[in-house]
Order: sequence, then structure tokens, then C-alpha cells
Amino acid sequence: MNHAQLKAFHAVAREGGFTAAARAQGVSQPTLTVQVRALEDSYKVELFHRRGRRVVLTRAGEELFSITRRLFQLEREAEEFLRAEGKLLRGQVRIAADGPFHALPLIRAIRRELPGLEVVVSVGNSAAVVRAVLNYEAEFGFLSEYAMDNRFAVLAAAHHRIVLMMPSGHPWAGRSSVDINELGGQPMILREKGSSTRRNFESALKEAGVTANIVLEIGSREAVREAVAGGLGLGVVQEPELGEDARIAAAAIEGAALQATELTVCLEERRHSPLMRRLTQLAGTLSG
Amino acid sequence: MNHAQLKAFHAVAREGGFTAAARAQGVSQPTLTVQVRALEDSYKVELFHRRGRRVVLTRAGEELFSITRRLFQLEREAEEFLRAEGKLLRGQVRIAADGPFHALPLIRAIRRELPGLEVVVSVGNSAAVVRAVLNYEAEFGFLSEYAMDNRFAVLAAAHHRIVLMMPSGHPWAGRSSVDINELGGQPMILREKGSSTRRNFESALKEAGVTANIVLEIGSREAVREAVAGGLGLGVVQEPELGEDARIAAAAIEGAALQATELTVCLEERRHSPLMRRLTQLAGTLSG
DNA sequence: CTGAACCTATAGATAAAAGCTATCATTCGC
DNA sequence: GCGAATGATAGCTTTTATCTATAGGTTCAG
Repeated sequence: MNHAQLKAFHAVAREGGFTAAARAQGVSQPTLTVQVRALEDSYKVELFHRRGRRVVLTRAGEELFSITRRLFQLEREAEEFLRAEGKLLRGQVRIAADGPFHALPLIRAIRRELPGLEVVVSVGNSAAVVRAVLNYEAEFGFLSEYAMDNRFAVLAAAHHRIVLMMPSGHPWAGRSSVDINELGGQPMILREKGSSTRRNFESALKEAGVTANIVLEIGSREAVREAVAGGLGLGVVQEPELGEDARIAAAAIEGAALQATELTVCLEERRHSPLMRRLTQLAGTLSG
Repeated sequence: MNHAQLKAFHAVAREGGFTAAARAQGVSQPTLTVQVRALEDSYKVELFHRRGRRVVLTRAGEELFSITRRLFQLEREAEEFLRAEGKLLRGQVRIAADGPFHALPLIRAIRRELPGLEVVVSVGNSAAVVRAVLNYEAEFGFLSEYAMDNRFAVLAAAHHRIVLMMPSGHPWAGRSSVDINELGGQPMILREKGSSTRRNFESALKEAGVTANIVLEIGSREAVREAVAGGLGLGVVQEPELGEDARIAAAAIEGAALQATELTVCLEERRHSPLMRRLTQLAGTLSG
């Protein structure tokens, strides 16, 4: 049994004749005659009754036809899938990010430029992002420069100011900036040790010779925000993560290079794949 | 997209590597590399991550694999069907008969020799049998020689005596034979004009110069039997159709060549088809 | 860190088969 | 019956699927 034979049989069965099937398939009529004949001969099965200039499916032919109908339906399906996948008309892009905020511009760009692509975002800490990208579980990773790995290729880098968060009733609320030296002894609420924002902030304090009073360590951005809103202390956050909370006031921190760098990465080896070539254009335009 | 390409992709996906797939498929490894590569290139889709000496399906590859799994399952199904059909391990044989009795030996032979074949029997009058065979609705026809048509090929001929049926209380009951001349004036119950048994009987009467007294004409074998059992008159029937009815006595008819010939036929054009070649051996052994 | 083992990619040659053109044979509407 | 339409057959051509030989990498043991 042969694919050409099955295809010939299917076409003749569908069109109800060899000549009609040949026209429909864009091949010559003898091609179909020979292929169908070969199929019948090799299995010693009659598939068509040749009734003069008409052909009619035998019972066995009908049964085979019911199989080939499903078979060639699946073949069409495979081809449509490949065609769409190649043109990025459909498919899936998976993004692993260490925070929902940084990935938003890329997501918006994909939604706008390639609306057929489904975007799946998984949020986790830096280690989870690294693992996801290395394990082919995500095409794109968003992570801070501290978590960078040489197996990645950097597609874009975004620099975000790190700003001070205060309760809106705080004496400093309303000020546009606070000097880093003013933070000495202030009650601070920070995230866990692995957080790049925290690492960034602490090295800036050290460089300025300031000692902060860390009153609370909480494992998530949202928890820090709630603790600050509740008056437990001051927090630091990357500016895009600030949000629009009325209970929170913000101010720039002066006297230190307090800036976090967020990288958009993909696997180095996948950098030049068709999917990536198209998508990195989008990612590239975001950093400029 | 190509069938060879899909097959190569499927094999590599299933076996988890090019070399393993090549071994499993009995082809060389470069064959698969080239085919898969061609598939990926023509659609600009990555199907495998080449990870050193390991290959892993991409997301797109996984999706395509879920299609090809079903696709090649159907292909196996088609091949199994053809193979079984060709060897008559499975399939259907349709028989059209003008009476259930004559077809029984063939049916028994098929059940014994080819137990995988389903046998479908339709019983009708001669015209229905002729139509069924000519319209490819039955592979075999059983009919009397009178309904013979030159588009048929005769596979076997069975000769059956036509015997007299009487109520068991009839004066002749117990006699083994009755001369045809004794039937003159006797009340006879016959089947419809198209019946071959009737035609046979009437021509025998005419030849012997005997005039029967036809008191009843009934359109079925069973109805004739009931009428005879009810004492309405005498009937004639082919010996194999006689049955074991205690209300009925039977006797041979002497003085005439009262013999019905039942033919086993198929379409002349199908005589040498694979199905027929095998089955006519069975049919042939029955007449001997 | 180095080499053996293993795997995939590439190139050029070969053989299989799928397809075409031309022609014949048969059927069925007119 | 005649002619248009359809399927079958034969011989030739082109495509393509596959092979052998070889190169380029990666992994893992010692």
C-alpha cells in the first residue's frame, strides 16, 4: 500500500470517475488508472465496479473510502496547521517573566502585530524564568541582569528607576524626590534576598554609606505594597510596578544610581529560528 | 508538504531521534534528516529542538505529532483492512436466493472455510434475485434455470426432484410414488405463475396430457404447505423444501421428468475477481 | 581535560516510482 | 449505427526518495 495509491483511490471515489478525478487532481487519467489498479492487484481486492464508462464503489471500496475520508481530512489538517504556524497566523508564544509588568509591552506588541498568536505568560522568580527558557517551556524570558546566563541571547534591555514607596499620609508624601542619605534609620520593608530590586537597593545604600532599618521582609511585590499602605514602613519598587494605588505615594531617590535593568532574552540557539526572527523585531523596537 | 516528509517527522518524533527512527523504519539516517529539514524549511517552522545529540519536539512539533499520530493510525487501519479483505479474513458476502433452502450448503461452506466472512442472505422471487446480482447488491444468486440470464456465469447446478405434497390423512399418504396420470382432475394448490416449480410442473402435466384441477393459487411456499395441511388439495414442492411437517405426507411423481434445476450464479464480469475465485471453489465443490 | 562513542548534517550518486503522451477499446446518448 | 466520452495499456521521461561516504558537534568516562 502506497500513499499515491490511496490518494488516487480517494480522488476517484470522491469524484466518481477516473477522468473527473484526474481533472480535479491536476494529473493525467492514466496515472489514476495505474495507481488504483496497482492497489487492487496487490491486495487482490476489487475497489470499483467498472461498469462500462461508469465506475461504482464496491462494498470494500465504500469501506476503504470511509477510512480515506478521515485520512485525508487529517492530512489537510496537518497542512493547514503548518501553513498557519509558519506564517505566525496562529500558534502560541510562551513568556516567562519575573514580574507581570515588564512583559506587558511585548505582549501588547504581539497582540497588535500578530493577533492570531496566543500569548501565554507564566510569572515566577528569576530561577523559574531561567529554568523555563532553558527547558523550552518559554520562548521569551524577562529577568534582571543579575540572573543573566550566557546561554541566553539578550533581545532588549529596559532600564527602570527604582523609586521610594510611602503611605499617602507620610510626611514626605508630595515630595518628588528623597535623597538616599535621608533613608538612614528609616523603617524599610523589602522583598526576599533573591529579589533584584532589593539587591540593587542594598548595594546603593552601601555605596552611599547609609544603613537602613529593615523592619520587614516579605516575599512578594503585592505584600510589600500592602505593608507600606498599612504604615509599617517604606518600600522600594521599580517604577513601572508602582501602579495607581491611592494609599501609596512615591518619590524618586536621589544621590544614587538606583536603576534596575530588565532583560528580554531567548535561548541563544533559538535566536535565529523563524519564530524568533519575526518576534525579536517586535522585542527590539520596544527597547528603543 | 509531502507524505514522505510527514512520515519522516512522525518516525523521528515517535522514536525520539533520527538514528533510532532510521533503524525503526529501515531507512538510512540522512533520509530522515533531509525530509524533516525540508518540511521545516518549506513552512519555516521548527519541529525539533536539536539539542546536541538529543532532539526534542518543539511546541509546534508536539501539535503536529498529535495530528500525525491519528493520521498514521488511519493509514495502518487502511492497510489492515485491505490485507484482511484481500485474504477474505473479513468482509461480507451477500447472497440473493429465491428460497432459503438452496443457499444453505454454500452458506455452511463459507462459515466453515472462511469464518471471518459475514454472510448476508436476502430472499426474494426470481426477479429480485436477478436484480440484486445485476445491481451489485449480491455476489451470489440462487435461481432456477428459467430465470437464467446471459450476463450471469453459472457456478453450480443442483437438480432437485419435484415431489407431491398431501395431507397426512390423504388416501395416498404412505405411498412412495404416484404416477403423473393419477393427478388428472385432482385439486391442486400451486404457487404464482412466475414460480419455476409451477412452470416445471405444468409443462410436465402438458407433456403427459394430463389436466389438473387448480383450486388455489398462493404466492408463497409456506402458504402452499399450510393449504395442503389444511386439506384444501395437493401441492408440489422441490424435495429439499419439503421440511419435516407431520401434517404433510410426500410421494415421488413418476412418469415425468419432474426435476427442477437450481443454479448458483454470479455476474459474468466478476467471475474472475479475487473474491469470486476463492468463493467459486467452495460453490463448485457443492454441486459435485 | 581529552578522546572515544554517538548523533545529526551535508554532498553526490543511484535507483525506484510517479507521471506524461499517444493510442486503443468500450460504452452510451443521439 | 455514429460520435463523443470514458477507462485501459504501453513506452518513455522526469521527479524524488533513498543510499553511501563523510564532516561537524555533543556527551560522558577516565
